[in-house]
Amino acid sequence: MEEKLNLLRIHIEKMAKLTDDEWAYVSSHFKYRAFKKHQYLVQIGQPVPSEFWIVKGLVKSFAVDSDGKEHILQFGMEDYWVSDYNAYQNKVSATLHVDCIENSEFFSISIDDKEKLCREIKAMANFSRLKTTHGFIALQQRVMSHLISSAEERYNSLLSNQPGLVQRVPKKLLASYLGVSRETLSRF
Amino acid sequence: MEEKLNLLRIHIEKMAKLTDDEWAYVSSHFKYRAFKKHQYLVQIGQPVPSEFWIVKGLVKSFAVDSDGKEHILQFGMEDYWVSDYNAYQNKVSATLHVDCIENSEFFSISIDDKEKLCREIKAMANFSRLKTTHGFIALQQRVMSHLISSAEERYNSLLSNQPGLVQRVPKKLLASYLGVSRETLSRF
DNA sequence: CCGTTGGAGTGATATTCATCACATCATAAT
DNA sequence: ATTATGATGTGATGAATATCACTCCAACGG
Repeated sequence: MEEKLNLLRIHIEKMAKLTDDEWAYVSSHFKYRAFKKHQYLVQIGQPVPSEFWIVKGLVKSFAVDSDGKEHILQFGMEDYWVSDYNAYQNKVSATLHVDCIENSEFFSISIDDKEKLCREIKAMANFSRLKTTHGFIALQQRVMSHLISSAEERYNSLLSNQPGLVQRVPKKLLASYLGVSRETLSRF
Repeated sequence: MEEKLNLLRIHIEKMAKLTDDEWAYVSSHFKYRAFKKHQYLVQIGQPVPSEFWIVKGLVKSFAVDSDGKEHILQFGMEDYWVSDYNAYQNKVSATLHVDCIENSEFFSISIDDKEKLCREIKAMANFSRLKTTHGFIALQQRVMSHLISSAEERYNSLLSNQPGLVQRVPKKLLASYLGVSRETLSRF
């Protein structure tokens, strides 16, 4: 377990260095959790007390439309963070499901603890700032891809940029992530 | 000018409080700048030394595709921040233009100064973290709107959620922001 | 005041993509 | 092993949207 926690320290220190004392304090706020395939981390309509750093495994976060169809917002794998961030940050109920595609392991932290750590420890504020900035930039690029590129071009970008993900995920989920029907995707 | 700077202080302190001394130091890193309609804050291919807080005015950030068509990533108005954040944060050249739709006034700050302030002043790290978190959440919702909703539904949401913006911006720019042709939008 | 430019609407047609229906194959559960 | 379930491919059809062509009109600069 110490070993897995140390992976999280390495992840955080890619963006902001911590002293050993700070790390001892920070790490005490994370909880290790294991979930099996098909278990939900977050459910629509429920409160979202935690965000999750993925030690190992694969998850999808998705909304369900009025026809009951799933639309995937994000895949998460090793070293990613996942939650329903609107519900988590603003303490409202979830509009997304987060579901394990594989058996997975996480470290979770509550919003109150995260805000406390960011207020107390400058490095944690900066870690969180930089992590969110990277996510923000990635989302801007995803929006642009919807404005500029065809579904087929988005699929080809995904094949080049996330080959590891593509191999772990059924094509119908990739279709849902790209915003195209699985039939159309299978004709690319 | 002190008065305009004070608006920026109020904006920042909505998310994180500063002492007077901190504010004196922070504010010394911002530069007031005025641009006329049709002037560019950021140009494709150029370095992006600054991000901009909009005191007054209206801008658009957009990419240009291989057919020369514009695709609007963001509108910015009073109290918004704008830049090409990928280029700004990662010090690479811009892939977006940022252009003034109206005569506009800004406070700008360089990436090195911003990073310095965030490293030195915890409140600035937390301000920037929270601002980026809100932007991240808004972008997630925009991605979901492209996955779930038709162009007409996206347009109706925009009419409800940003009535002020709609009145200041020509419909062909709204069409470009929504990812639909101006002809199709005019038939909604 | 006139001429140019840009915003906006609309008809006709082409293209992209979704949907429905069905078939095949692999995998998982009993 | 047998059955059920899920993943994938493909043809036929329809809906949503893009594109092209044209018009009208308001704003703006000379």
